[in-house]
Amino acid sequence: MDLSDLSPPEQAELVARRCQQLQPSPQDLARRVEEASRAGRAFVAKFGIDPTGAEVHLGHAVPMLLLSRFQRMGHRVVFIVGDVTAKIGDPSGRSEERPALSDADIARNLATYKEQVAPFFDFSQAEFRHNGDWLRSVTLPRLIEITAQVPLSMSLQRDDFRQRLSAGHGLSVAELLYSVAMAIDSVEVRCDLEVGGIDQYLNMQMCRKVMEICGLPPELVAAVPLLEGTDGSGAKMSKSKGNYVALTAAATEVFGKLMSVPDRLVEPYFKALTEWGDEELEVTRQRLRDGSLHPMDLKKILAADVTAALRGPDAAMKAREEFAAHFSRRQFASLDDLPVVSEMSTTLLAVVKALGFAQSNGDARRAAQQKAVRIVFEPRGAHGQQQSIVLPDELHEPLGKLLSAKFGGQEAGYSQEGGYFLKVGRKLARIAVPG
RNA sequence: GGGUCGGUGCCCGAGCGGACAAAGGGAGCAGACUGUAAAUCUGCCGGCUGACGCCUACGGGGGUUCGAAUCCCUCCCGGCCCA
Repeated sequence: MDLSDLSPPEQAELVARRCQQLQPSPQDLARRVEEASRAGRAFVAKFGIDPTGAEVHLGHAVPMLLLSRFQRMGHRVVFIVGDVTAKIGDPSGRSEERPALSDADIARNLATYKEQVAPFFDFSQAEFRHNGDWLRSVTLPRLIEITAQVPLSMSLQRDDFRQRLSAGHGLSVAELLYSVAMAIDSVEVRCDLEVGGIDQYLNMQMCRKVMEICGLPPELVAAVPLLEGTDGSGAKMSKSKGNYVALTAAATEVFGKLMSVPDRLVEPYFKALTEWGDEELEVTRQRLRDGSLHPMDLKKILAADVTAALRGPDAAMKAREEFAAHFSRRQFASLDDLPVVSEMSTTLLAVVKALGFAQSNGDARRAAQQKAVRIVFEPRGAHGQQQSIVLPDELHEPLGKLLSAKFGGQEAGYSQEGGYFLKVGRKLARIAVPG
């Protein structure tokens, strides 16, 4: 969506709506945009990311989306990969020092980054830079010159640092320099505005300070809210919690994970990850209230929207269909990646254990007692399916015998047209019947 | 070093000679409901056994007793207090 025809105040408002903090104020943003255009220079928006992990996820995409809006407003955007800052490791919110990354790690992570973020971001019109390009040549005298004017209290006031010190955990000088290094990036690119997660807020304050020290107008800070993880635990999306959606994830996974998000996160996700504006969201809220829109349907729109952004519309449509097949129509035939069983002569008990669907015999028996063990038959072509609950006693029957008993009657009864599935709770396997 | 309190099933935590595979809660699993959401209700939740029942378990080892998670001895490990 082209946003270049928006006036500076309109731009500022659009940006402010997506931010948790827009510092100093939206008015300042509008003014600064105007000044830049009056002076005939580009307005520079910056976003930095350290290649500390191999995978980039949707949480990282939030600031990038905002950055892409700046791009579409016609500004110059600079995407900075922190190959040098990654060596320190961002101490924000950390309770301990991090293990240092090797050059090889950084190089490997770096290699994949551009590719991963490409769907969310148009590099053909953006600058993609490595901060090592200039940080490697910063001299010690220069660093001293800058840091001499940075009050230590600025760092020591930070809660995360204070807690580490009082808890007796390590805090290195390098970590204190992290934000300074990042600030030098801002100086280098003559940053007008920096986009980042709210967790970067304090680091970005340092950027402002150092820019001032260097005789530049301090950058504006646009801090976006952190995206909550898909698990609804309240924690932010992160690799370590496993509640994330990788930007490289398969379409079905992206779709599925978004569908599993708690309802209350749907609106924040729309705000963070899509181009939906306040008007659309307001209408949606209204329709949810009066019941004309089902929350699940809204979530499907979200999932499709995001999947399409990452994997393209075709893949998104396919993912939507697969989701519907699996969970809504409960049609199993189209599912890939199911474990397959073909041992017709082993007992169902053994099969269930071998699949890992039960830990022990008792576990399997319990599941059967709770009507969790079922054999499902789907006639070819037709919709709908027949389910037969396997009783505890029947666990000792061979699988083949059960199939014919339940679905065929006659000897080769189970080889009729269609597919058989074994379901234990939510776990599912395909039964490959002999031709 | 002295004193003291404690170590129980995935986690928290009761039990303090038999009725203990061990209360209760959490997590987990399943069923109902359903939208791979949330909430709710119900059941399960050491292993083996189609059922009787058996085995393994309350920090380790030893003992007392018909019988111990519960009592005694000893060792190991943690908390707190004193030096």
